[in-house]
Amino acid sequence: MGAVKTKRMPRAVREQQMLDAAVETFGRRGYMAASMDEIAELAGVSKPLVYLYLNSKEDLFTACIRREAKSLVEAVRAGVRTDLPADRQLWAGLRAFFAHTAQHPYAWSVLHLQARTHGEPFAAEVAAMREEIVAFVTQLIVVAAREALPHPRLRSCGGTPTAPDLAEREVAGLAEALVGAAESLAAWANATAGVTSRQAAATLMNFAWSGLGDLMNGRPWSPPPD
Amino acid sequence: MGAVKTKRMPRAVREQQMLDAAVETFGRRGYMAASMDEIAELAGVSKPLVYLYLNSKEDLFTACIRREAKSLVEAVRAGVRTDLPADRQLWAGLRAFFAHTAQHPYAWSVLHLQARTHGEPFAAEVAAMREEIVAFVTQLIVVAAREALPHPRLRSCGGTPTAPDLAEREVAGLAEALVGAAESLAAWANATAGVTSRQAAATLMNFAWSGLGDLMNGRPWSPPPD
Amino acid sequence: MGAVKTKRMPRAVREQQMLDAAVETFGRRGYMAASMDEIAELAGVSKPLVYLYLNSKEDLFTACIRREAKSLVEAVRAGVRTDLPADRQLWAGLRAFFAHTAQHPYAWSVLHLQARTHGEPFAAEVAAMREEIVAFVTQLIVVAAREALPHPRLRSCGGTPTAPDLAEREVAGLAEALVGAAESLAAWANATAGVTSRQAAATLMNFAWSGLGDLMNGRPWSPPPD
Amino acid sequence: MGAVKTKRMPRAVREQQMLDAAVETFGRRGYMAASMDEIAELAGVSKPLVYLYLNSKEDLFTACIRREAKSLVEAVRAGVRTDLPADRQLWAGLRAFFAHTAQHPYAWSVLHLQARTHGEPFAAEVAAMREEIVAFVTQLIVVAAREALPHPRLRSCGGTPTAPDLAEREVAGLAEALVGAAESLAAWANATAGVTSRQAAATLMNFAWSGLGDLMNGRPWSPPPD
DNA sequence: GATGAATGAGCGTTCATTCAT
DNA sequence: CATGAATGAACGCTCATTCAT
Repeated sequence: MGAVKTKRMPRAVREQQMLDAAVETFGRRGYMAASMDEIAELAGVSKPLVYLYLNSKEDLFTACIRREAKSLVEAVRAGVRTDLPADRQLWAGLRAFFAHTAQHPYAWSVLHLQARTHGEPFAAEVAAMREEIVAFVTQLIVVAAREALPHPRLRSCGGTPTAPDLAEREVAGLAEALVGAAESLAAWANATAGVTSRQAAATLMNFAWSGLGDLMNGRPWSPPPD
Repeated sequence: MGAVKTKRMPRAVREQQMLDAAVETFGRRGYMAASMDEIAELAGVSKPLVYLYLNSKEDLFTACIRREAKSLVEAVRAGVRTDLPADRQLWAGLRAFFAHTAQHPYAWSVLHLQARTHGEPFAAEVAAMREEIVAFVTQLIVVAAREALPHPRLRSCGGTPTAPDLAEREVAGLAEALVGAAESLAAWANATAGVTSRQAAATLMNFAWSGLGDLMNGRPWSPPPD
Repeated sequence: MGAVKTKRMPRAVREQQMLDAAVETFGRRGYMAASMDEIAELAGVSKPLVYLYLNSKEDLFTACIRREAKSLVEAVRAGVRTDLPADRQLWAGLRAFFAHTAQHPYAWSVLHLQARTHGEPFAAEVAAMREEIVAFVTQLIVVAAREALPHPRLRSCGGTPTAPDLAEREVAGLAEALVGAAESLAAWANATAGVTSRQAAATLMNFAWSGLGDLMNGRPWSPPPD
Repeated sequence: MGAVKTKRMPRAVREQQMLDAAVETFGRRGYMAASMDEIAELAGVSKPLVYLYLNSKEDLFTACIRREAKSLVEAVRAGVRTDLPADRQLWAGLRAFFAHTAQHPYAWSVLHLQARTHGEPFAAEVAAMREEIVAFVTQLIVVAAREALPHPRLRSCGGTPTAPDLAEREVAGLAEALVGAAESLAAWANATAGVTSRQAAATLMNFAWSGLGDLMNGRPWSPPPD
């Protein structure tokens, strides 16, 4: 378990080993309960070396968040082919997302739980990543809406789509909801035996694309006056 | 600050004051960073009294989770009238949910962030509550689906609905997605200035009921072969 | 050694025990080399109690300096009777000073060496005490000069003494030199076996009063041109 | 900053650079707070090289003390011309002393504060230098006393001066006081804006030669019975 | 019923010091 | 000759927890 205790490695390699150990420990125990001792031991190095390379517990945690956020975003990006229609792009992104979180549960715990739970240096870090993803999804929604318009010429009269007049904030809310649902399903899929990332993605696509309203034969919904 | 230091209060009252202080402190600082000293001071009692009444930090945290989980579930339950159609029930439940989380941010932080982030005694506690809510939503979805069936007699031929052949797990996934989206929107609504709990609920209802597919004029979605 | 390990003492008493132990340890080992563990053990208490009462190593050190500075100044003040002539006052003050420093060597080490050696929060603290003493000595010098004037009517023509026209800074320098000599002699007397505080005081009084010039039959001294 | 990083210098030169850096760092931060890392960096060499040349922190500090002590003593020695009368010698020595301490504040801090504050290997080192200076001053006092004797033939009947029967210890005390006063004035002159090393020396010469008694028109002083 | 007094245990951090290259 | 890599040991500080009153 952990890295084999090999001596005299170049700095870059050791740093990655430390980050591996830190992500696992932070993911397992939580930021505060994780001790630098445990991380160092798991990394197969002494504690001073961890401090020499990564300065402090805070910096170490931040480095973990950055590395894993980048890794997750890249995994999602690598999964989508931008030349496909929006729904296929979303599908691919979701599959990549669920696959990545399933394969890196500690990283996902760090990003989704630990970083958000422990205040400002960290929450901001992961919020940046999340906003990137939300922006990506928002754009997909807008593109999908455009593609779906029956008569292309009707749209973009002055840049503002007329038919599905989505206020910006409305779309932002939808994207937020979609991403939130995805995050929740990731945890659910990982915890529920026998749910593959493919199934999770399919469930969410059905939810997002057809809505529950499909079950009701298209009966529309609008808020009651209250 | 905190409770006024009044002497000789009945135990039940003192306990509630302690829980109030604990929820606020746990919500503010996080489970591990919250110190029993701070909680006792905020509650206006001495530390040994906290231990006399609530045994340990773990028990205190658990008591917080239980009280706030119960409070949240009751608030949601109180908001729905079971004699209304399913969509109205869902709408009412969401409004109650968003309103409660907005009004009790520390409690929501404890339930949504802290409890899930700090391992097993606590995660299970809040998971129980969550399952209760998911079950409620699941049932609403099923009822809604039934209500939507054009010919009631077609369904439940042998207990298995035929037309909208929803595997149990599929519905569970939908409910999970819906609840996850709600949780995410709660944080988003609280963080985004000018978004009321009503708007958040409306956004989610639109998303859930009509789906994004509505934007595409009902063009259905089905997973590509891959 | 150290205080007998008695339990449950009132806070004020414990604090003094801690300060005793701290002064001894700081005096013995130096500020940085002294460990809070050693101080706590010498005081017969656990380390957290030291922190509970005295906050931090810095604060503890500052408290030591303040207590011992006050103690030293009070000892000197208590030794002089302000109704006596200036030379007798100086003599009494020096005797008290040498006696106190001889009886409290750790305290003297803290004030004279440790506090000055370890930078700003501390140096300022002891500098304040020193200035108090220098001011006292300065005043004694001025008074002595007045007393020594053969014809009282000659002085204070407009408030400024004419004959021994001592620039303010000149007097300050003399006082500084006298105090510095006293500080040095304190260390010398403590280190040299058989030198009593009385002898040290006498030596310094002779030096200060008659000067070395006495040895030269009053041959005056004035700086060469260069 | 510090020495320019030049490669392949002869050992002796490198050692001096290291000592320069060490003196500055020890003077600035204090012995314990100074880190070998900082010293090595300021010297422009790697840490192991410091250890290779100077063995340990203790040895390094000792080397600093020795070099600076030697430097100070040599500066003072170089300032006096032994063919002049004693008062001129003392004057010259003091001027050299004040000038040197003013020009090498870190060295003076190391000798006067750090070395004395940090216990035995070091205090002894600087004490040796101090004794050398005290001995020099003692001899000057004795010589001055002899010069001042009206009838040269009266003195040195058998090597023991008769008239001004100065017990050896008495002279030692005077020299100690003089040196102590000088040390104090050095700090005072460096800290007080506008006081030159010449003025500091003049103040001390006046103090030493004429004494405060001069102000009192030669009224002698003798210890009260007590 | 309520509290001032007290602590065992552990954590983040640093530093002087040494190999292996 | 010179250094990047690595560590054992210790220190300042904090916290959940418990007595004795």
